[in-house]
Amino acid sequence: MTSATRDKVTSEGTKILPFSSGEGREIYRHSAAHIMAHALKKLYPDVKLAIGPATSEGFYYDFDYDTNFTQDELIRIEEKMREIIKADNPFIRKELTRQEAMELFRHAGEPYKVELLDEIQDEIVSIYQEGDFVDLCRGPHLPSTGRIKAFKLLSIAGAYWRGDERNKMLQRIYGTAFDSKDELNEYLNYLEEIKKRDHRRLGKELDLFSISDDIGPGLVLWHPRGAIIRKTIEDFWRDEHYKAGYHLLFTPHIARLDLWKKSGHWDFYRENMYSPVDVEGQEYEIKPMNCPFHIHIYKSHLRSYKELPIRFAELGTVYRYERSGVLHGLLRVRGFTQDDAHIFCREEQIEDEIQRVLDFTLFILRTFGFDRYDIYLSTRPEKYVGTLDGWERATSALKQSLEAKGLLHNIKPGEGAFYGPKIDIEIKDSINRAWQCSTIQVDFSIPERFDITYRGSDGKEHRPIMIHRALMGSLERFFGVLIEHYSGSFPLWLSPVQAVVFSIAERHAGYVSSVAMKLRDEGLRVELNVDNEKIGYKVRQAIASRIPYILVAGDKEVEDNTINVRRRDGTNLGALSIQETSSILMDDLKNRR
RNA sequence: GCCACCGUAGCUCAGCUGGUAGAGCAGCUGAUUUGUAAUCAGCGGGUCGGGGGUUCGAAUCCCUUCGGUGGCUCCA
Repeated sequence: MTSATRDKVTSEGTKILPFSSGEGREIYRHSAAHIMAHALKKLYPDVKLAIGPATSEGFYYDFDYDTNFTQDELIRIEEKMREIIKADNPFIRKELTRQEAMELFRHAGEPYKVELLDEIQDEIVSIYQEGDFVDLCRGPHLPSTGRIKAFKLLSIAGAYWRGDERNKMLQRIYGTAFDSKDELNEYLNYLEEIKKRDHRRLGKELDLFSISDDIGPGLVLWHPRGAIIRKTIEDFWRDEHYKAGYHLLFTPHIARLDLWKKSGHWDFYRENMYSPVDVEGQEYEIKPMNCPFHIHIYKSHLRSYKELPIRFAELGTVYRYERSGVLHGLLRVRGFTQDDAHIFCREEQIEDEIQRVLDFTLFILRTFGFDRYDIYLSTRPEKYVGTLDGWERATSALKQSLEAKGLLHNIKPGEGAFYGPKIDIEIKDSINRAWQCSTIQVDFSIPERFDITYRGSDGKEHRPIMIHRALMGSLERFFGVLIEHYSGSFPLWLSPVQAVVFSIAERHAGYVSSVAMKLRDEGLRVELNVDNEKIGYKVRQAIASRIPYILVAGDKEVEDNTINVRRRDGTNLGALSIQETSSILMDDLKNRR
């Protein structure tokens, strides 16, 4: 990377920053956003400018304009941008007083810029000029427009002014810019790769699940192949929970509205809950969470301090109202199953329990091939229940557990649940995208609302602390993430069909069927295909449906009592005995590969 | 919910400025008996998302409604 040409101009002078640095890239892309705004002003003089920052993957600019931009117009805008880049206009910084700047932008008919200036505290502000285009901007920028080597405009979307839905909807144009054509192409290929692994597309192609208009948006139908994957995940989850000292529960899907009033959900979570249903004059509510049920099981008899911690876990299906615009495949739905658990413990046990949960979570995630993650600690939101003191203690318990485990984390201020602070784990998938699934939340308030207690060693009543946690979050979302992570090529233990056995000609049908039978006896999910088709055709079909092992028998194999073994990735292991083949597959299964 | 775009066969899509629907794959039938990413031929399949309107005539134009997509806001 030739850093000498990636200068940025600051008020203190010129600094050299490579594109590869985060800051350098941001300046580069922010400059590209200015050029896009300039191009728009040239093409549509009446357009009003809002804001245009760089993002992690590119940049955008928000505009107010009375007619809507179309995809075709992006090409025109790009052409205009190329002209501006070719002109190689220098970016010139000017400083003026806030009043002068307001005059300037009021005169230029830029109400959004005036509004921004209204809220800036500083008396001196900076503007950047490039050619005949001036924008209010803190900077810095590239030395000149000609420094942009490669860019592309990607999409148009609506966006509220200042992100507030009460404000006017503006038009946002997204684009990206790179230091070279090659890097841009690499990024565009990455976008293609994302499309190829889209779980909605693969879900249909591989016949895993569907969401039907007739059933309702955000409600998932698990097809046989998806259901077997879910069943495998659930079995693993249940086994590991028993091993980790959890008790498994089942609870109903609806409960009296009063329960939700008592728990605080009706006051703090109503916008995500459905309207109550009438049952013989009593109001009942579909559950948006599982915790009140688990609390009632806790409360079903007197608890001793010796029993704690009590760990209740359930694959609990909940229903939450989500606004139609936010639904997205399996990743955002209205009905989903949480791998939920509630741990009741004494206050001095919190840290130890949270550390156990952290270990357990990371173990489960690693099993699915997620070994990179970011951890966040979310603190008290504006709407909350409980006392400030309780929040303080809960937050520090989470923080100390993370520190004890040596887990680096960032703080998300105000992002906690209404009943307590939480730790969120964002996993990184095979192409490095982040997904949030796991969450661990401390709750000092619900135990109080339901007045749950335990008998201490002193013979007195004490209040337990409750920890809510979900490791995969929801089975639906986790499944969606898994599909994208593996790009549909699930490891053998999760694959709906683990191997398929093909015959070369009809005369081998009996033999391959006996091979399939033997492998099925081992508990493997094996399909048989004796269709009257060429072997290339059958292999193609098997690869398209991501079957891990392709087993083929012709005259040779029948003669030697073997089977030819080929992996999904194209490696051919040659003719092996049925025994050898079975042990290769069983080995993958045992090691969850 | 908001803004934009989209909705044609099981799937992917074509159908220009209105003259009542087409391809590939998949499916079915037959021929072929095949050695690791597509054998050939024939056949069946659509109230063009739903409703309403304009028109002699609507997949095509208008309104409305339901879905989907990209974002915004919100979240497992």
